Amino acid sequence: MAPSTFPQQPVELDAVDRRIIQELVNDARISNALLAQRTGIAPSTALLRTRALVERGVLTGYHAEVSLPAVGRSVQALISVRLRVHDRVQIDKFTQKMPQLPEVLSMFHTSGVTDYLLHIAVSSTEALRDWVLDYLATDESVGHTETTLVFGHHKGLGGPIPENLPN
Amino acid sequence: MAPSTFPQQPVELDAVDRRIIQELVNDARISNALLAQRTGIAPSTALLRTRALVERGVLTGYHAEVSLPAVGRSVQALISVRLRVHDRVQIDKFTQKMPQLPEVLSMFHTSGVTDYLLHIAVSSTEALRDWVLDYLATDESVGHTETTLVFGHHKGLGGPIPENLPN
DNA sequence: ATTGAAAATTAACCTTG
DNA sequence: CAAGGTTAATTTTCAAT
Repeated sequence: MAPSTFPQQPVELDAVDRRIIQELVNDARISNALLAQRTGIAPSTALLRTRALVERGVLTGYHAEVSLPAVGRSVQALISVRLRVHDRVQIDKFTQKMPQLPEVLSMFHTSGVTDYLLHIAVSSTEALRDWVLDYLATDESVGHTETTLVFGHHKGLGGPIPENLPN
Repeated sequence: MAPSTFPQQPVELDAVDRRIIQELVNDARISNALLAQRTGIAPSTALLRTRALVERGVLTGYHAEVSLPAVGRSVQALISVRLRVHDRVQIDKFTQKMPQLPEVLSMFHTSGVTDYLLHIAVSSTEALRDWVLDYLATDESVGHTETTLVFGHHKGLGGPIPENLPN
């Protein structure tokens, strides 16, 4: 079953929970038997624990990672976007629209002088120029954009989870 | 077996491959039987295709997604970093070090006036201040940093993969 | 390269400590 | 809550097309 609702509070996690999370972040397709062995519990317990983590909303999904060059998207960029006006309607519309575009890997809604930061991946620098023109420059609600090339993108380890009681 | 090597070229993908990728990005733990049904091929074929995608380096991993608030990391920030000097040694050292810190979700090495953009998640604004002080301000190689709060982070859909021949 | 059916592995359930 | 044991489902292999 899916987690009941979202906007989320901290959850009590013991050492075994954290270990399970770590293993599943590292490899979401690990077998339950191996997961149990690595976390030092019985397979049946591992299954229950994992299920509980999903139901408590700690684990929110399992996703395959795709090599961008392999699928013809070798060029990445970060684009900071300032809107022309800042009413709720404009913001919400933009917030909904952008992540749906297939080129958008990630969108940050930020404090400071710019409103958004978009992380996108396209096939070439020409495609990058076209993309900015097509989806941002021609958008009435967009005031200003600034594009930066990404030379390298390194994902974090999803590493150790804080030992709790986030004060 | 793992993909042979990395630095990667575009790969020929047919419609079935793209469908498999899409399904596995959406849910990496979908059963092979269901994957086969949704892509309109036999289960054994689905298995072979999926394995081939891994071996060709198209699928690079399967990862569980964790709710940051649930694990006590409700505060996200983007930090742009400029190094003091730009020799290979400094760059490589920084590039290796940062993604290993558990708070770092993602690190971008960028063109332009700043060298890096770090996306981090911590438990509170106080922890954010401390983190910048501990890991950046006191680092000899770091010249300047600028921290921006993240109000919202929206992941892309991993959406449709380009229909090939990235020109 | 794709398939269908057999063999091996894995997950789910239920009962007991 | 955790563990063990049984049944059900699933993945994996393989010969054949």
